[in-house]
Amino acid sequence: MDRKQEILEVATELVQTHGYSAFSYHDLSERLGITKASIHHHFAGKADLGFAVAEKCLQDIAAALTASKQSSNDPWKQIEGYFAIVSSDIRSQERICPAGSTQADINVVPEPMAEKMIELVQYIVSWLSDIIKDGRDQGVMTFPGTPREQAELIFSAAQGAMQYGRANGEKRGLSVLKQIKATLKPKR
Amino acid sequence: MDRKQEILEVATELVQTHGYSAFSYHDLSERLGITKASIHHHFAGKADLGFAVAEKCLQDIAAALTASKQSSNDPWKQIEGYFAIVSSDIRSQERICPAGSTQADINVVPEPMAEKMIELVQYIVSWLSDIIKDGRDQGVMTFPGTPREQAELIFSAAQGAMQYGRANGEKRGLSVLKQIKATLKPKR
DNA sequence: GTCTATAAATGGATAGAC
DNA sequence: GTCTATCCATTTATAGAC
Repeated sequence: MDRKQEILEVATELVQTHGYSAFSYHDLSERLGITKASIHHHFAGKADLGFAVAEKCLQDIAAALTASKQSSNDPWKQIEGYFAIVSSDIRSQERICPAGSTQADINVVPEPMAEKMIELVQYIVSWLSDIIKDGRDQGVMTFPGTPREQAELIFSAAQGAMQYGRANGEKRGLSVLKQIKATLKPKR
Repeated sequence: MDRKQEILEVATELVQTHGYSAFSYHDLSERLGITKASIHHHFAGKADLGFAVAEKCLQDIAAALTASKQSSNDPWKQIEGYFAIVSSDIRSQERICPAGSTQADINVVPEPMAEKMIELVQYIVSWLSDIIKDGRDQGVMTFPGTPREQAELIFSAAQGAMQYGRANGEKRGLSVLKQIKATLKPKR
């Protein structure tokens, strides 16, 4: 049962680094030191494993974002919980957001996994939306359009920042992240 | 020689819809009505084909953006040349930017192709940078940081918008694009 | 729960005829 | 330039022993 979690963690990492279609049971077996057949014992097929990865990612991000929101009443500190994850992925120079990876591979990924990842995407967008709405109401954030529209921009830009950062260097990626934050800052 | 271009066009489309690693010579042969062996005659290996796709994409985008810049002195009309391409991809609900697709698959794509696509990315960023610099100088665009930093944000957000739009619907994707434009609009 | 062995399908690639 | 035929490696998956 612990094994199952181990597999899940490595699989998640491989989705982030190589994408769903580009990692194999062979890759997993090498990383984990067990055979491919053993992995099939825990996850009958690759599609099942992919779905489990999406479920795990949704749970993990939901926990992290909920905690970040509850940790403060300051919208800027709350939203930093999301930006910290993005920043961490950029600094790794290996990982991008698993949801972004899945979106980029949407025509290739098995449907249940894709649907769960979209659920994750919408969870993040709603979470961001709530926070920046508070930020605007409190006068500490400014943006055009509705909170949801701006939240979608932030999410899309963050996905792009991770991908751009991995391909063009940590420094460039972090620069984009900084620029995302700047779009929310009230002009004085 | 015309065949070579046909292959290149379908391959480009498949990179945009499925990603480099997820399309095969078999897919191409079905779409084109010729055998895999025939495709190997035009492109010795998949890596060669991938590189050729990247070269074609760079040429095409450079031509389109150059034309758009020369068509007007108004920065907003100039930059619309880029946004129109992004918008077209979003509305297709199938294609994303080939450079974005490659960035997402960067650990899997053959190096020469990856390098050429990064060249493409930097071309677009420079082009955007020049235009928004003019826009700011003329007082018709506003943004924090340097033109290059803002250009990287626009590019990243546009990549994200195409991926988000394909996975979540045309309407949502176009909404993000609208929000990107709003970022540049001077507050009155 | 993990292994060996093997199946069945797919993907990239080559040889050689036409 | 296109074809048939074939090769070899990889990948997903299963059967059955331990």
